[in-house]
Amino acid sequence: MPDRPLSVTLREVARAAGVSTASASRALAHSDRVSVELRGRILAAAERLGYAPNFAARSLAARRSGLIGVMVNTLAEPHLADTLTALERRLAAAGYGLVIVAPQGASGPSLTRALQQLLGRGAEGLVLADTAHARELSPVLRARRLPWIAMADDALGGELAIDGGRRRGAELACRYLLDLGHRRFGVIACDAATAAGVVDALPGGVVAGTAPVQDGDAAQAAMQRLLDQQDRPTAVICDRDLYALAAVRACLGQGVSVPSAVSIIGFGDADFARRAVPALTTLRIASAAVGEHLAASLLACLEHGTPPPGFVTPIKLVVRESTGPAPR
Amino acid sequence: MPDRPLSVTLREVARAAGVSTASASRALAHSDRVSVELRGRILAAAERLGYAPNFAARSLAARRSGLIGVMVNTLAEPHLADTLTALERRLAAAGYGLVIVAPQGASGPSLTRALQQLLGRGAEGLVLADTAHARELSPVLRARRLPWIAMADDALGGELAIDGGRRRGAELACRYLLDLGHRRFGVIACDAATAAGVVDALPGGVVAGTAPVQDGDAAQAAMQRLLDQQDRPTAVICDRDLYALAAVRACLGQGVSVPSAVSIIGFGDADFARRAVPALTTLRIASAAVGEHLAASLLACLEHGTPPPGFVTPIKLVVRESTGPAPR
DNA sequence: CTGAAAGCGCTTACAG
DNA sequence: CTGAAAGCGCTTACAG
Repeated sequence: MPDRPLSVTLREVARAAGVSTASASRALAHSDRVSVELRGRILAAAERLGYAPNFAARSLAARRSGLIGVMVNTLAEPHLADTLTALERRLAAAGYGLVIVAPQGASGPSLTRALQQLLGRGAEGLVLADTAHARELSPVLRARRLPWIAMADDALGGELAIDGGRRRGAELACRYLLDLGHRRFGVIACDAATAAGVVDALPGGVVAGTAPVQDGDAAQAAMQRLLDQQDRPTAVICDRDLYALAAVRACLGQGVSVPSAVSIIGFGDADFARRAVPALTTLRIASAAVGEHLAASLLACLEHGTPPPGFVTPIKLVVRESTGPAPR
Repeated sequence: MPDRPLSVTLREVARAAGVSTASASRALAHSDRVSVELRGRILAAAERLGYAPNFAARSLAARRSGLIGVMVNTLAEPHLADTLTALERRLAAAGYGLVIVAPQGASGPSLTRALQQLLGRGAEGLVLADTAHARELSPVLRARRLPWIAMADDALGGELAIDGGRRRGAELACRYLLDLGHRRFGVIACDAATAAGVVDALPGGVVAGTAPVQDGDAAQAAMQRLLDQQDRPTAVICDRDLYALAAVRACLGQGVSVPSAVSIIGFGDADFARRAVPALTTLRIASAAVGEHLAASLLACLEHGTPPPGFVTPIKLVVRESTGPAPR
């Protein structure tokens, strides 16, 4: 380890410019509260010395961290990457950084530790990507008066919430398929709530079967079961493109053609959706727009304390090759 | 804003336990440098008051942040999510947090600002996911004596580096295809260097064409061109599963069957690879293992100052339906 | 083993 | 507009 400090401090900049650290600090933060002349000298000195502020010191003194906390279940969730990239960029432009934690499971010590990390780092706002986390933490967050947004379909009792678009997506998909003449539907979804959301969007009595499913294998098996039913569905709605792909594979494996015998629709417009054979009809979400909205909402809360205007996840149906008219 | 502080400080814990803040601090950090009796009182008080340490203050006083910086080009890179999730978990268990930045582009003000963020937050070690970033920053990182790892194929002049496995993957793929009798190869890769790596793994004169490609559309077009050649390849190696899928689609669109006329091999074993029709033969990387290795390496450097033992990315060939014997 | 004290690098009332 | 000073919440030599 070298003896001299690796980084230049404000004090050194101030000395080089022949001013107090107070002025140096002001020149850097509020350029208008210092004369142009001083400011010039200070900025030049900072530049020349390669000054980089120490955020920990700044946090401590200013009582704000400039950090937004993000809690995810896993970063591997489809679309999360795009959303977070957009969030990070928008926040960085406003001078905020991102701390990300990924607790294992929706409760227990790992969750607690993750929250401690975020709180201990002084996060000024939180983004909760996982509904279960949001549900678990909402009381303590409320008590702390910390602005937070859950990326979830339901509003979790009035907090900022961003709707994932699944419900509206379900409506779009159902309307489209009904128009094509389909009357027997299957639903393959991650959880029962989502499946129920789809069922709600359908006229009574038209559902052939629903299957909550956790991975591609389960989705494929679920499709298999749907095909074995006597009153087999002619259209299957999946809440992930991966499940739709698995469903297609199950059909083709049985010699059931897609879309002439069964129409299949996915969710998300993942990168592979348009390149699959048949290319997947799916619901596309503007993930980057979601990230930007998250950022804008949080910033609005932090700066004016006002909750942001409502946001409706941009979503649209992309019709490709995996859907068609109902067989007669 | 409520007047009373939202969070409990060490001083309050110390007072509640009837000890000095020095002892309280020691009880929390080095449990062995304080008597069992005091420790009991202090821990109980901390628990009772719901004490959560202020990391900014801790950073400042201890001159270490407990933070590892991660710089990515985009979080949407395949496998990065799994790698980072594993990295985060392993690091969290060791008491370290993660700061992530995503500068736009490989140089310029955005890169500078991103680095400032990481440095300013006191990152004790860095993970650079993007080769271009690593190349650009390596001099300044070296000067700062900051431990860092690049997730790149080349070692960038001796720093810690983790090989992405592409080169070894290329060898595995080539050997397999050569054994199947293929003699004319196509290569569809993100950049010329990767393509060259594949070509190196092939005996001279067996390459029909290579195409550097940036997205799925380009991959599909590249496959198209390969098919139009008079001496069309019988095997195509792609450096992403998405490109392989696009290549398959191009073939099927021309009535060229896969794998009987053309074998296609991907890279990464993305979630969709096994569900595509035909299911993709591909090279699988253990992304979580990579994340764990990154964490272990950095921790080793931080704790003992010793560079970690070499690491070879676990990679293996997964044979599925998109490859077969060369047509005669 | 324990505590009083100094100090980490900043920001921000408070005077002038 | 500018500066001297206090203080943010911790950790860590330094004495005892």
